Amino acid sequence: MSESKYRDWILETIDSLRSRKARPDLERICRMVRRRHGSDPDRTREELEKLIQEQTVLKVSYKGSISYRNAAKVQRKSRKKSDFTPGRGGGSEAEGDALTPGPKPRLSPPRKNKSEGNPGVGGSGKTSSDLGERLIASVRRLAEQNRASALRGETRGGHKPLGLKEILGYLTSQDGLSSEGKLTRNRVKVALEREVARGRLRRTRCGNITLPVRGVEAAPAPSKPPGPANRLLKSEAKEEEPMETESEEDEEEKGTGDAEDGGQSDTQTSGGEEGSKWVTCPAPLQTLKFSLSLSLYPPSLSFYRFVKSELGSLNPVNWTVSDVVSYFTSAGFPEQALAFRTQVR
DNA sequence: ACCTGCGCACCAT
DNA sequence: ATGGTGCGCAGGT
Repeated sequence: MSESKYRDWILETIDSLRSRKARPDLERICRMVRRRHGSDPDRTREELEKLIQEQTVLKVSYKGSISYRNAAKVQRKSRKKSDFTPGRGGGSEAEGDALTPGPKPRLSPPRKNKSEGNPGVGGSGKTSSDLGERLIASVRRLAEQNRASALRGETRGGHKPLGLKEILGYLTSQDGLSSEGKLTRNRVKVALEREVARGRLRRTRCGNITLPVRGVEAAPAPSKPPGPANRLLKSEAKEEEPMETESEEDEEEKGTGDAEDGGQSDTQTSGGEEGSKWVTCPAPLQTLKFSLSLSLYPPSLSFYRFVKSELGSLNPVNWTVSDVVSYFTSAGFPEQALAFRTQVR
């Protein structure tokens, strides 16, 4: 109970700081919550941490410092602020990508991680291969966190598009300062590409990053990063698009740390999916386009733009309905995915 | 001292 | 080009 109270206070505070054009950082949030509600900063910090875990609040690295975002208002691309919902239950799904990380996640990884405690010196450099390793570790961690939050059933469909942005943010906030060899978007991007090419990481059709499917790491070579279009037949679609459908990836560190959410875990798959069997029915471009107009029930400009831009580089002619559904879902448009599936059926 | 508003340079898309 | 972000500073309490 007190929890929701804190959630409101913190969210309110973040919004307030934002509208004031002040960075919503830990210090300001704690101060404002204390001034307005008399809460102890430590308690506020604690509650904020919980909010981050459940992705109600996003911890991000922006322009070199940590900021906290109201997840309900973050827009991945150019989501217009479709009305905001006074209460939470309300309509807008608002959710999308998230960055969850934190210098010190509650989880206690079997591995050591950077001594985030004192980065100041540290010294020398990190080799590029090291970055690759960290990249993989980050993806694993983020995937884990995403699943954990999905279990909570926060929002029906808590998915997690893991993209360069999320990974970069995670890395940055993790080692924070690291000397000047600072992690630049480009640097990470390059390392990411390299790992994808090596098969140590995997890129989904829509550009999200996931761990490679178990046992396939040394992918023959068929998986080429750039052209996801064709080559997608239901026959070999079995392991396509794991999204948050989970069921593989980590195995060792699963129950190790984080006692928190060991609890109930009814449907891990989260609403968006169901036992989708790869339908044989192809979803040609025409169908796709036609469906778009119907899929936009809440007329969503962002979705329209998204599809329009994607259509330019993709060729969904051979996609199955499931492909499209997975694609939309993982891209952050679960509703449209559902609508699409319903119609095409 | 602390809070609020905001112009404008930044940055990602 | 567009739109979110927040530094730095002015002004209010």
